[in-house]
Parts: sequence; structure tokens; C-alpha cells
Amino acid sequence: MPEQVDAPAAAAVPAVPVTPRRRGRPRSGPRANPGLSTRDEILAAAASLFSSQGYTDTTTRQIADRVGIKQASLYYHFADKSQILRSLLKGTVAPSVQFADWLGTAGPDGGPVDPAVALAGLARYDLDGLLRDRWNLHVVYRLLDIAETEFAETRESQVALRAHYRALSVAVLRTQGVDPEALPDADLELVFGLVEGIISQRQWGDDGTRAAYADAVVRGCLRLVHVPEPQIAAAVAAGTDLAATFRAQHPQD
Amino acid sequence: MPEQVDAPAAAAVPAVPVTPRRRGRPRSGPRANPGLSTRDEILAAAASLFSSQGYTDTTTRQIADRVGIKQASLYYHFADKSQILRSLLKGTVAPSVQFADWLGTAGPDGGPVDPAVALAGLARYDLDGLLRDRWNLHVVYRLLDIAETEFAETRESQVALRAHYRALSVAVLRTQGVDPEALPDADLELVFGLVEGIISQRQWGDDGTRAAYADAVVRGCLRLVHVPEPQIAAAVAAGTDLAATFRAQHPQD
DNA sequence: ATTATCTATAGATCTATAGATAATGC
DNA sequence: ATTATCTATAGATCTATAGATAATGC
Repeated sequence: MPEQVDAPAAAAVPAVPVTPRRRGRPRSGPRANPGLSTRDEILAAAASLFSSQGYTDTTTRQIADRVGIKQASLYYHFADKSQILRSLLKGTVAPSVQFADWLGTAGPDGGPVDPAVALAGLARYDLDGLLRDRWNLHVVYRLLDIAETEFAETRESQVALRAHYRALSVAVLRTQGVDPEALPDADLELVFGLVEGIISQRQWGDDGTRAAYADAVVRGCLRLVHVPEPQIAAAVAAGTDLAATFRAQHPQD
Repeated sequence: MPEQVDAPAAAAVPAVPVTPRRRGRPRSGPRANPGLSTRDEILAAAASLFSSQGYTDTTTRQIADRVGIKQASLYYHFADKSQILRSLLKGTVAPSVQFADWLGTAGPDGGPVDPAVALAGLARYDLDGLLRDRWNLHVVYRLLDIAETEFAETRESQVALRAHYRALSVAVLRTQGVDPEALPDADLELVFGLVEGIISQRQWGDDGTRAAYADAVVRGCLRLVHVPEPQIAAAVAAGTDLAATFRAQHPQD
């Protein structure tokens, strides 16, 4: 065979990676982002619309329009509208739970980490996730409330995460010589409340403002469990390192 | 909330206050609560449905069914669906702002109150409002997000309230010998974040649990602004008194 | 006459399905 | 043959309006 004219470059790096020839009937309009699969285009469009308008206020037509396909074509990729949301919610909360589990084995001898450091690390990792979530899907999850028996997996992750915060709060208080049993039970929920509260706050401000708020929240968590002011900075720094280590070992996307 | 009294009160109150004869065409079914005006019945039904399902997922038919009238009859009382919500949101946040304003004149000499007490009082009053809100309309307000240019008044109250929390945080830090200028700006937002976070948390638990959580939040607020542990209980108690005083002077409903 | 309801329905969606069509793959 | 799109539309809502109707008020 003679050389094909537009054959892919022989080596690994084609000069122009170009739009691969696509299988089915062509779209009526041009592709906005040829790098993504249609499925991913749909997810991106839906995420953006769901977070700005909520789930039920977003129509399948709006999603399709943004992708550049007809409304009915969505149903080739997803069985129904709720499946789109389900795909998006997967991985919203779960990673923080994994990190919390990992903390139990991240100490110098494969054992647990110092509680204050672990708590700071979890808050940091969790907040990072909230801030990296470009489309604010955590808010979408909150918007669902109630009707989400359909989204039980996500709900369960949230419960598990709350339990982790609670356990770490108890552990920190012990190291501070405070008997957690002597405290009102609700005091043990405050840390989770402060961290998750950022979901509401996120509506304001730019990235820098939100990152600064996240920093403040991590410090606030330690104050809530009686860590003395002079020890806070070091624990926050160590916790941040842990989060970074885990993130490096467990790349997300 | 005043309970219904069995024994008739003395004066002009008839022994059986009974269903007053109503003006227009009778309803097809019986009235569930003859004591309320139709307008109030609609508001109550809508509040309950909006908070459990969200605004857009609640249909005018559902509201009407619960009241016991036909869907179209709603439109005799409200121009459109959004007016129902608007009526409900009025008075969600505003009372806390009024209380915060009042704090500036509630001191012994008509001047301001001790900052830590004021902060504890505001948190207490605000949380009381959140907990008394039988239908969780604060959540409904959050559910709206974005599209609420229509609900600008409520939004503005929220901004004002946040500013109050911030100012009190600054004042408390000063009394603790901390220079607020030296702190990251976001640390001043933590108190508001912790209090408002209860809106999300409210989904769990019964009234007792939530009240206990609210107590914990008030203490947490003071910890976040460096009030030493031994002074917290007294400030919380004094703040609670202030809130009770104001509530007595300014009955809500 | 006025008020508060009712019945009936127009008009506007919105989701999801059926079946045709236009590419590539073998 | 397989894949991914398109066109057309059924069926199910949902909001809001028009106009009739059944009470009380004067």
C-alpha cells in the first residue's frame, strides 16, 4: 500500500492530534470540544446547568443545546435524566471518606496519625475537594434534599464522613485533656458543621476569597476542639502535607 | 406559641366561636382548619410542601389539594405561584437583623453590650429563629439560589446579618487582645459560617437534638473568636438573656 | 352587589420513545 | 453491521385565565 495521505503520524506524537473520524451520523452543528466524548460533553454541560439552576429547573433540551446535539440524542447516552445526575454525584463525597480511612494507616509506623494533624488534614482535603469542584455539585446535592432516596450512595458517604469527623474530634479532645463524655454530645458535631458550611458560603466571592476562607475553616476546626492557639499553625501545616501526599498517591481525574 | 384553650375566655368571646358563616361559594369539601383564613391555609400548605420538595417541584395542584380547594382557586388569593413564596420568605432573616441593630442600644446606659455577650446573643437569637421556623423555610431560601434576583429583599437582609456577625467578631477579638487586622480576613467570617451551617444540619434529628446542636454552636462561636474557655458559659448565659428580653419586647407572631 | 369558590380549558412546556438516516468498520 | 445522530411526536404534565355558580351583605 502507498502511504495514506492523512494517516496518523507514525510516532506517538502526531503534530496535529485532530478530530478523529467519528462513527455515527454527524451532528448538525460543529463540535465545541472535539477532545471530549459526547458523554463527557453531556456531563459537563449538565453539571454547569444543574449547579446554576438546580436539577428540576434544568431541561434536557437545555443540556442538549449546550452540547450541540438534539434533545432526543441525550437518550442514546443516558437512560434518563436522573442517570446524568447520578454519574455526576459519584465521587463528590466518596474521596474524602477514602482519605479519612487512609489516615488510620498513614502514621510513621503504619499506625494512626496525631489526631490534631489528622483532623486538620481531613478538613483540608475535604475543603480542597469542595473548592476544586468546579461546578459546585455539592450544592446540587444539597438542592436535592429529601427526594434523594434515589441517591442513597451519596447520602451514605456523607454519613460516613460525619462519623470520621466526630471520631477525630473525640481523639483530639482527649489529647487536650478534655473528657469528651463530659461535653454535650452536639459539641462533637461542630467541626463537621463548620466544614460543610462552606458549601453555602461558596456562592460568594472569587477563588482567592474562597481559598482564604477554607484556610480559616481549618484553623477554626482546631479551635473548636480546644487545640491551644500556639499549636494550631504546626498542626495545620502537617495536615496539609498529609492531604497533599494522599492526593499525589491517589490521583482523582 | 399560644396553645388553644379549652375554657372560653371571659369577655366578648362566645362559648363556641364556631365557623363564621363564609362569604362566597362554599368549598366542595370540608374545611380542615376553620380558624385560618384561606390565605393562611395556602401559606401553611405551601410552606410545608416547599420545604420538603423545593419550590419548583411543588405544583399549584398539590398546594390546592392540601388546602382542600381546586387548583384554580389559588389564583383568587395570589397573583401567581411566586407570590406565595415571596409572602413566606418575608420575615425569614429580617428579625435577626433587627435584633442585631437593637444590640447596639441594649447596654446598661443605652449603649452597646459587651461584645462577647452580644455575639452569643445574636447567635442564640438567630438559631432560635432557625429552630422555630417550623417549615424550614430557610432551607427553601437556600434551595432557590441563583434565580433569586426576584427575592432581593431577603438576600439583602442576609448580607446585613453577615456584616453584623463580622463586626461583633472584630469587637470580641479586640477585647481578647487580638488585633483583627493581623488575622486573615476570612477568620472573621467563620462565626457566620458556623451559625448558618445549621441550616444544612437541620435535616437530621428531632427537636431536642437540634436544640442541643444550637447550644453547641453558640459556644463554638465564642471559641472561634478566642474567648477563653472559662468565660464562655457566662457570656452564653447573658447572651441568652438578651435574646429572651428582645423576644419578649418584640413578639413575632 | 360582592365575595369566594367551582368547572373547563388554552397554551406551553417537558420527558422519553419510535423510527429514519448518515457516517465508519469489516 | 454498527454506531451516533436526526426528525417527529405521544403522552403527561403544569400554570394561569375565562366564565359560571353559590353563598352572604345591604
